[in-house]
Amino acid sequence: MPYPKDHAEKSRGKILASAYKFFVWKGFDATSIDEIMQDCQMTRGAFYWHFQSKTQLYREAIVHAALQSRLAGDKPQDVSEQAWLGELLDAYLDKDTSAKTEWPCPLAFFVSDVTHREPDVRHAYTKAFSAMNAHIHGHANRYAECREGTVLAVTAMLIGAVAITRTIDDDLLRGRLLDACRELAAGQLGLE
Amino acid sequence: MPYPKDHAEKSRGKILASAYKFFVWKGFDATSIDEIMQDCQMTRGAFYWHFQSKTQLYREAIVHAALQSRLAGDKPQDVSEQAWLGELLDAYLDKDTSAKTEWPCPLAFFVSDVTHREPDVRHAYTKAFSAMNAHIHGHANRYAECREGTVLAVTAMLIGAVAITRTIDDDLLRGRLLDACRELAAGQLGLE
DNA sequence: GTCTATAGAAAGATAGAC
DNA sequence: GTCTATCTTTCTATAGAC
Repeated sequence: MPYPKDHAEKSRGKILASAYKFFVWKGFDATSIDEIMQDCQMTRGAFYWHFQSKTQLYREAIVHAALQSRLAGDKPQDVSEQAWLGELLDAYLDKDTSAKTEWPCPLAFFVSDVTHREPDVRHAYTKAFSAMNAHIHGHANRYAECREGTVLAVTAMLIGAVAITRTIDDDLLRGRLLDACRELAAGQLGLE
Repeated sequence: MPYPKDHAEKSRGKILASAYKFFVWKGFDATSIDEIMQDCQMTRGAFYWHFQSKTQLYREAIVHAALQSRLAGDKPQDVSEQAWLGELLDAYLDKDTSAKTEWPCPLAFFVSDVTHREPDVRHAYTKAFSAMNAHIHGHANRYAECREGTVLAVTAMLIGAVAITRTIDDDLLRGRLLDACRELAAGQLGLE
């Protein structure tokens, strides 16, 4: 047999990861299927064997990225709930790691991009947003009373902060913004 | 003379307003110069007499929209600072008015769209973001001590909330999100 | 599974008439 | 100032070979 049995799965993952990289870097519209496939050392023909359309790729990439979030993963046993949530918060608002991780948060990076996409893409975004809130709420509730509204407001601030950070061109302002949001978030989540 | 002397200025303003409407509705990339000009009952030729490029149009539209913000305007004399800021906050987070006003906030509507644009567009965005913070800070400082960081965090939350509201497809969740952000913002700005 | 070739549509920008 | 005509590029998606 010419192809190993996990070959298709590997190629698919490669396309997904490469596509996400380009979407983060250039945005959905400015990214062409050609450049994604060139990056994967394949051609357009292979793409349409794995995916039905560019939109489907986008939706799947968003879902996949949301699942890669450390927030969706397990807390190490030797770390307290508060310390863990604090660590995730710091990582989320760190302007160096946030953009350099392989799967940056799609909620922040694509927020006003997904607005204009097909309903199923927006639905995937909505699910991911709900999941982020549920995860934070789950952690926070293990050490203190925490209302859903508090989490929603904090999440909106975090997503807004990261999205704005990527957009503005003033590095000092970026730093002050992220610091301020970290402080308010920590306060609201009882991490001080 | 075939054209009244303010004709050029009127046409320009018409293009700007129409373009903004399309950018809000479909996003920058999905909006073509053709459809903007059709909406203005003119053709592409006229566009390139008024503007150098689609990017320049975008930048000017963002600057213009930021100046249209009620936050940039004057407070009515018969309203207290706190009441005024509270009113602006409510309007900003009202999901009906926020999208129906003629010049919705570019900071929220285009945040992850501007990320991938030319440096001068991002610079215009940065200026507008700073201006929004300065305006809020200015108001808040007239009735209480208010740190810059507090305003930055609140602004990020407001922008995030409006951007997310536009993107998610769950109307109940939208409502809870906006309510929660309104409450936290009011608390942070001393409006209770 | 992946390739090449191509159909088919659209958009940004320019040139020159009026 | 605005129009029409056109150049040029780019992109999604499909068809069929291997």
